[in-house]
Amino acid sequence: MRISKRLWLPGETIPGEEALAAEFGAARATVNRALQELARAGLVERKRKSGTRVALHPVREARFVIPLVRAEIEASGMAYAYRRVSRKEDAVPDAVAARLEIATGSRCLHVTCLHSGDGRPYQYEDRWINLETVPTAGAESFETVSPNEWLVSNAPFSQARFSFRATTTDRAEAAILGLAADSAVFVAERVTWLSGRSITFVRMLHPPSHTMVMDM
Amino acid sequence: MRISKRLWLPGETIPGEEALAAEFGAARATVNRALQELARAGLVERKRKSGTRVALHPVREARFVIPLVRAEIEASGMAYAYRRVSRKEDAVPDAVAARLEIATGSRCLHVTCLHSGDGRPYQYEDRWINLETVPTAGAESFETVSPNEWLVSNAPFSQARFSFRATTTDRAEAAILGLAADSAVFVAERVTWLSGRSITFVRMLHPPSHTMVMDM
DNA sequence: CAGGCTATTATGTATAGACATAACGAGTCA
DNA sequence: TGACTCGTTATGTCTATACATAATAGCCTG
Repeated sequence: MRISKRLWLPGETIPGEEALAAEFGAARATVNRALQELARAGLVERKRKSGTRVALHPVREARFVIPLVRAEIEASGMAYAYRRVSRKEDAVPDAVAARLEIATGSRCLHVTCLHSGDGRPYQYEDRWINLETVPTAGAESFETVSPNEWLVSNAPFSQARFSFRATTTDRAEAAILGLAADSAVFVAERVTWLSGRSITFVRMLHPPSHTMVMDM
Repeated sequence: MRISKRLWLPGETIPGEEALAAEFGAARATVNRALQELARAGLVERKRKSGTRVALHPVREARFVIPLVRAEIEASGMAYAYRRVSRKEDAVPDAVAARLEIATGSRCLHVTCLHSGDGRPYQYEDRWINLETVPTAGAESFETVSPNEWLVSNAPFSQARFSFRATTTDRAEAAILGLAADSAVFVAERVTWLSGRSITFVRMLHPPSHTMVMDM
């Protein structure tokens, strides 16, 4: 429970559960749980029969929570403001259809909006909602409740794919975010699924001052 | 093990471990493990005495592994190439000293290098290594082995802080990455620690074509 | 009735024993 | 020699039981 970062060398096989249990005067099940925790944390690798060995390349994993924009803004002490920019039922363009894995031109709801902190644009949200999976979204105006919040309460998901990158704004997006055209923006995209059916695709733009932080 | 996304409503309290154990004909310990897994996945919240309830806002967590640049490039089928740009023992500037939480002007090793895939710049690495924590790094030239790889094998860490953002390149960085000045770049920064002592601070720049993907 | 103490209750964690499963290694047979 | 089989071994997972701990509910007293 508190070894393995001192004496054992990477790649080295450590004693079996039975031996460790005897050494610590604990039950094998307890040692098992402890070792499994170390395995989850990436410190050791376990294989049946071969035994447990200290990981060569500690493949550490970080966890990060799905952000709720409003909470993110309020957590940093700013006053949250929300403004819907547009809302329109529309046929999806090819690029979005590909992400949602639906036919081009399927019935979708397209909502764009702006989240601000202390009056300054914080995130521009450009979202497509698959009305075949979430038909009730069609009745929402999203004038005061952001799609982000509505969806976390109304459309649970089982899988998600995030992607992050840097890009330059086009003129329209720059105007909404209050930036000069061709500014560098941080783009986060997310597609969510519920048991194989796509729910929503969202593209979130942040001004260059924005930093996403993760601890582990 | 396969309930809770159908019948139980968010916020609702579900039967206790004892009852579930009886229902499934399993031991309480087994039900406990299952419920703890659900709690880790964020689907339910548990509190002593109060019982287990379905989470209001399923605070899902994504895991992402610490990337090894070489593996990342090779995994996408490209040929990996490494080039050291500079190496110099130097006093740390204020901004870096703050990140590493050491005194300004402490003895550090500053290494910059470029990772390429199929001949195209993939990541520019600008790294400071704390020689007080990792003195053996001072003997490394990093001409053929990247600091990234050397450190994962030689300096395990217990904590890390990542940050990601978009910015525009300065002239020197743009030149190394083969971009026009003022291009938008994706910046990932990372500080790692071992039991309260900072190990290294690295700033990684990616050209705008780069996308970081995470699944959950 | 308020404040504090205690009993109850559900989860947290441990033990010991049993069987399942995967993987390696040795021995067997064509 | 090579492929196959089978036994050994270490981990994976479960059962059953016991005790620890935290939090609530209710009682008891001043």
